[in-house]
Amino acid sequence: MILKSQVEWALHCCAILAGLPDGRYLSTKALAEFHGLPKEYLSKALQSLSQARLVDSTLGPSGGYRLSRPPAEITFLDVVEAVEGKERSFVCNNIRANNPCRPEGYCDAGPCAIARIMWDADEAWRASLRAVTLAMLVQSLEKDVPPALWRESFEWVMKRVG
Amino acid sequence: MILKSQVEWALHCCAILAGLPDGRYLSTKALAEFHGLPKEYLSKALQSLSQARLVDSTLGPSGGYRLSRPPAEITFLDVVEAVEGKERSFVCNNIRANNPCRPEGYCDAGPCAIARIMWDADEAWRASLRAVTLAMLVQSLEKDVPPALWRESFEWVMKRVG
DNA sequence: TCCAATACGGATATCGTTTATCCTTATTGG
DNA sequence: CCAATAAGGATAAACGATATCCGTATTGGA
Repeated sequence: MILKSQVEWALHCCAILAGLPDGRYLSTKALAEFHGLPKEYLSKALQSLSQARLVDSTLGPSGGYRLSRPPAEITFLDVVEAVEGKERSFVCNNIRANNPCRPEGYCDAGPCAIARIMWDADEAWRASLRAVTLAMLVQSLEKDVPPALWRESFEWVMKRVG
Repeated sequence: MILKSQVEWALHCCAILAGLPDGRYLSTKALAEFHGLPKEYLSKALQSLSQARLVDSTLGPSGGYRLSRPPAEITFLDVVEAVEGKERSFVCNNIRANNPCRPEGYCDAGPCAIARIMWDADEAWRASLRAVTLAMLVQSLEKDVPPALWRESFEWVMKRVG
C-alpha cells in the first residue's frame, strides 16, 4: 500500500506555488524542470489539483497554475485527496456474509467491527494530514533550506513566472 | 492506495483463531470455507502471519493454525504489518535534490519537510491500529453478532478444530 | 508401516493500477 | 498570426495484487 508518486510531486509543486507572488502563474514546464520530473505526466497531477479546485490555471504563453486560495487554507489532506482520491484505504468486502451458519436473507445492522477499526485508523491518518496547511509547510521549508539556496530558487522561479 | 484484501482476510481469520480453546488448531481449509475465500491464496496470508510469529502451525491431519500469544497481546498493527509489510505508505524520492539551483555535492541535513509530515500521518495511522487488540475485536464482535449466530458459528468451528 | 491431510514454498498466469508517452484541441498573450 | 500553454483521450510498458497449481516435508491415525 504505497501512495502514488504523484502525491509527492503535487505537494512539492504546491510548495512552490505557495511561494509565488499574488496572482502570478507558473507553468507545468517550469515545475517539471525544477523538480526533475516528466512534464507530460506531472501535468496529470496538476490537472487533478485543478479539478479539485485547489489551483487555478490559464492558457496561452505565460500560462500555468496558481493556488486558488491562500496557502493557510489548503491542507495536506486536500492535496493528497485530490491526487489519490477520497476513498478509504481499507475496503470491506463484507466476507462475514459468507459465514455458512447465516440464515437465508440475514441482514447486517451496520459495518463489521473490523471495518470500523480500520476506518478509525484511516480517519486518524486523514486528521493528521488535515492539521497541516501549505502555509505551515512553507514555514518548515524556509527553516530547513539554507538562505542562499532559498533565495536562488526563488529567483529561478521568478524568471519563469507568468 | 488500497490495502490488500489479504489484510481483511487475515484479520477475520485472527478473530476466529482468537476464539479457539487453548492449544487447538484450525486448518486453512476450515478458515477458507467459513469466510468463502480461495483456500490456496488465503494460505499465503496465513503464511505471512506465521512468518511474523503471530501464529503457530502444525502439519499433518488435524493440523492448522493457532495464535502464538493471547489475543490481548496481538494488535491490529501486528496483523496489518505482517501482511502488508512495515514500509511506510509515503515514499520520499527526494526530488528536492533535482533543484537546478543546488550546488554540486550539496548534502541534505535530514528528511524533507514533506516527508516528515507524511510520515507523521503514517505514524498516526499505525498508532491507531496499535491501540486495538484482537481481544478487543472479539469483544466488539460478540456485541454485534446475534447470540444464536455466534453460538452456531462457534460450533461450526469446533467441529473442524484439531 | 502406510495413507491421507496438512503447511510450506516455488513457479506461473491473469488482471488492474501506476507510470509514462504521444497526440489533438482549444485558448491566449505577444 | 504564431507560439506557448492547459486539457484530455489513446496507448503502452512496468509493476504489484490476485489467483492457481504443483512438489516437498511433516504428522496423526488406521
